[in-house]
Amino acid sequence: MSDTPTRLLDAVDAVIAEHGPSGVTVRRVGTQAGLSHTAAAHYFGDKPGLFTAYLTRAYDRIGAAIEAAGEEADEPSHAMLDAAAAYARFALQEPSAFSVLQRLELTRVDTPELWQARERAYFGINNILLRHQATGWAADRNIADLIATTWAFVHGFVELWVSGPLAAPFDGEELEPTLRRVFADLISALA
Amino acid sequence: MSDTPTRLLDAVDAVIAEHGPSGVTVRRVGTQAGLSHTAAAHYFGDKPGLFTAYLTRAYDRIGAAIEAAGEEADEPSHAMLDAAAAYARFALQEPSAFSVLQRLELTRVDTPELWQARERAYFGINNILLRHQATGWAADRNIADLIATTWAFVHGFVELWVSGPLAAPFDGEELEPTLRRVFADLISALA
DNA sequence: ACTCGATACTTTACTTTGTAAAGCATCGAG
DNA sequence: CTCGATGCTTTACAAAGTAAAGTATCGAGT
Repeated sequence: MSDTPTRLLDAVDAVIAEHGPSGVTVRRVGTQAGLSHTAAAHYFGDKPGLFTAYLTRAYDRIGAAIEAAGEEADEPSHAMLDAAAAYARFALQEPSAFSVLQRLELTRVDTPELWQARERAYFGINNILLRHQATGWAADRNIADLIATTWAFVHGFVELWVSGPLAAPFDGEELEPTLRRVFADLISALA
Repeated sequence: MSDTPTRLLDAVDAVIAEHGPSGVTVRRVGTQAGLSHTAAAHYFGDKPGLFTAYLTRAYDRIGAAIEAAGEEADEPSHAMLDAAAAYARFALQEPSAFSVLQRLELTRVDTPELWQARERAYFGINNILLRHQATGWAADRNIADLIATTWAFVHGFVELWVSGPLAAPFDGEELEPTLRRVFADLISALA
């Protein structure tokens, strides 16, 4: 039995599935969860509060997927590709959550829980990179630069893909294999 | 004498400056422009229409900045860094426009004008890369992959910087020089 | 000079949404 | 058996999106 706030966040997913990301209203989320139209406001304070909680959960899931990729891969270079693929799958399977990921105006960026959830994703990437570096890859590169480069690339690639600009150059291709291929090239270039 | 639609788009900037990106309402844009509260809806149909027009203009400006970087730089490797820096400056100087840049739900992605404006930015990058490649850089690499890699990196870097995740690893640094440094490393790695 | 329609908005009106505030029911502690 | 805490609902209202109808101006045709 999940508690009410969790049910409300699930309702956000349901509402997005039915009405699209911009069809999310505080009232609909409440009624979708089988509660009153002010239930969401009651638990999360206001709309930004609701989105912040939703976003935090989204980051938590991404972080978990990245961690899983890091743990399951047999070697670090595969872990990097798997983590990137997990990010891409997340964007495709939960476009709702992904679309909210950077909607700053709708969220309270300074919430500690949100920070923490992002840190988790960050450290997941960090760990994978460090382990790969320990095998000799990109040994002379600054770890902060490596994180920034890989994360920025993967995030940017997925977002440009989803939002349109990369549709033309990779017409007819699928996101995940294309990302794996281009990212693998980048990784070997950085070596 | 600028025409009314242009004045309305300028009013969007003014409203964002005063009330933040989420403070943009169709009504406020109208009155901010000295017109009635339905003027913006009259010209752009509805709110997504207004945002689409605003976004199109934003892409046009980015495209122009990229083109300018390509034309003014003495050599192609500088042009790439300058174009990236222009993108970063755009994000910092017009956070309003930049924040709208990926708000898909609020825009009509399939508008031809928007496509065209994006193509302009795309071809600006394309040209710079081709010219750099003509000097021997990354000669054996696929141009589509190069575009995707560099654009994804620059866009992702700027966005992660602005939205928070890169704040921690580069604490205290400034966006533009950091981007130039990390991007220069990436460019030389790709060579 | 006069009409007519197009152009460029405004006015009115209605619905949805966010959110504050107060209300009510349940339940465990004393 | 009361009492306050809790978990939500009801009520209320202002702001915002938007449809529809209205008005004013102006240029072209007669």
